[in-house]
Amino acid sequence: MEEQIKGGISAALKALYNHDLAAEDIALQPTRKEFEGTYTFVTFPFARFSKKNPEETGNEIGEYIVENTSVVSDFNTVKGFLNISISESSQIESFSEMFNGADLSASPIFEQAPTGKTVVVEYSSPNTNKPLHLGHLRNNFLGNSVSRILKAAGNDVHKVQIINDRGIHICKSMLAWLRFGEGETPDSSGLKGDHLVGKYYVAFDKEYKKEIAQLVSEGISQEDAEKQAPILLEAQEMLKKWEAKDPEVYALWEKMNGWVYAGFNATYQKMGVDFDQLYYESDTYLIGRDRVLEGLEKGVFFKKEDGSIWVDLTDEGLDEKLLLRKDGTSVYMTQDIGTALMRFDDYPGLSQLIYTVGNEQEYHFKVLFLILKKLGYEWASSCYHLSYGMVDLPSGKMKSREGTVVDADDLMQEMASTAKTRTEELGKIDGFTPEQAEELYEMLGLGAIKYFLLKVDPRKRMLFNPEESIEFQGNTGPFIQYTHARISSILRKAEQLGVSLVDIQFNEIGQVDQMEKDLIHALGQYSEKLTLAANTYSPAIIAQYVYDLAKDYNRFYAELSIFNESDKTLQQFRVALSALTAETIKVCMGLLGINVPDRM
RNA sequence: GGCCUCGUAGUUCAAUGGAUAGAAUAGAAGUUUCCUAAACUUUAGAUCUAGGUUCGAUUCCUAGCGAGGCUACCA
Repeated sequence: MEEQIKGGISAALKALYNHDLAAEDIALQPTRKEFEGTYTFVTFPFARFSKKNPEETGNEIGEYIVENTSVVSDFNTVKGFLNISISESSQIESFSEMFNGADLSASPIFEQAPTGKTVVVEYSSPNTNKPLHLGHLRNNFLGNSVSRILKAAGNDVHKVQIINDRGIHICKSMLAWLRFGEGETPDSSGLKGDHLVGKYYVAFDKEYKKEIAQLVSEGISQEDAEKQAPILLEAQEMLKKWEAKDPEVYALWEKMNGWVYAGFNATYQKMGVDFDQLYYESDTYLIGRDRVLEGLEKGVFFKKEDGSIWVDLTDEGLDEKLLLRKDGTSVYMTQDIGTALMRFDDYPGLSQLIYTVGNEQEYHFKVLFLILKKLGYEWASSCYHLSYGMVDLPSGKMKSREGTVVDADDLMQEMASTAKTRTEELGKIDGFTPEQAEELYEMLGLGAIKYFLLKVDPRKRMLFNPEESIEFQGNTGPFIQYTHARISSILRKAEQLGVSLVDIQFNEIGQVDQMEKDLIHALGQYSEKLTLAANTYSPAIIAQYVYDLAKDYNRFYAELSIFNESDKTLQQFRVALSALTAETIKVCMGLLGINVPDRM
């Protein structure tokens, strides 16, 4: 329908002013509520071709498209804005094309042509020395949702993560556990493995700070003290032993990482995210190291007097960057080079590699992509850093070491329990078994968090106030879930009453209400919203869209009765409209990784 | 210091350069003999400042003010 209007305008411009503008280059926007019409075309830019004022230009184009297209019934021009009204019959017709009888999921609105592209999306990628927190939730939900969106848009998508299972941070937890742990295990303590290991990471930091304070009191400068604290030196020693595969250190490392993985897996399962392939830094860092040494031979990198290896990026307006320490051990960058190589080996013909990583690492990725390019890999240009903003607390940034974090497990637990309280208050659990009720609470709690984190533009940093729990009313996940439950209830009743959805005589529908027109229009927007969301890697587009759709439905629901409608064809039409709305809500929420209930 | 983001109702978020800047929440006032009131309706409330480009600027450019991030032989 939109295409027909654009085509009509394009033809009008040609016929009236001999101006060439392809239909797909014409921008239509939704007409503002206070004006009559569905689409609005801005005529200001065309006044210079028509040699008339924008209003007259609009009138001329309006007259032309009313006469020459079948869908436009009327128009009005206000200043330079041509408001186009769609005829009622073509709106009903466009719905009948969208509505595919009872097989809703096969509706043409959800069809997307395959792009033939393979895309790898990396997300999560935690360090294995502490449990996941709210920031990881944003990362996981974003990466997972972007994967689903890209898949729905016709791409072959693979979800991966790199597990940062080596490095000084792990050694810190290990060392603290050896020193203070007294053999404590997840079994003996009842703590989840990742939480147990995180506890020793904090313990390390406490001891480290104590030693620094001690050194400073002995007259050593703060800076030097930070470098010389015995416990830090010991951790560094441990990392060297690990790289040398010292059996004792290696066994401890495997044991503690095992605890963490068990904990992470439980958390991922709760979150409803998963991965097609896992990469471990302990596997990739050596590949990276070899490439760095190769690059050194080729003269891409250089060695400093102390033996450390660097890349010079001053030509690019950046700094010099360390790639291998003087003791030969790897840094973050080293392993990332190896990881990228492995990915392009594992996925031949890969069109794009997307890294879902916080915006604090923008510099890192800029440097990484430049290094890959310098090493001569042409695919370097298909790497993309999906950079998202941090989740801040009212007190500022979250810091694991200082304990100012919102723990992922706790938050999910808390939200499910809030959902339970709310549901019980509203007295809506009649007929639920205890298991079904539990399932509902988790679905609602998780829906609330996911929607809360995904409705915001990923690029922007956002605020989370733990004092105010995430809302269940208004622009929230549960609001949309509720709308779906309401429609499900309608559909159950329709089935009981034997309202058929397969033989609707759309041409017999006389008049439809504005609420119904709005819904039809909203449903027709799914495809363009999906495309936009895929192109901009923004689940927020989908969140905004599905919220608007749910709002449109609730207005329709409040104003128009379905089962009291005496015109049976109109009744069928309204049930069909409800059914396709429910399906679209389900699909969109699915893109966000959120499940919707049939009852709540 | 240099580089990169971002400044919109009390608060949390929207707005491919377009009309009288949308929502939600908190505030005020309503709507249950009728399909689920986690809903609906009404109401009040905002573009950091100063310039510039444009028919038109929240959006683009310059300067200032403010917030955050990066600038590690941490990851």
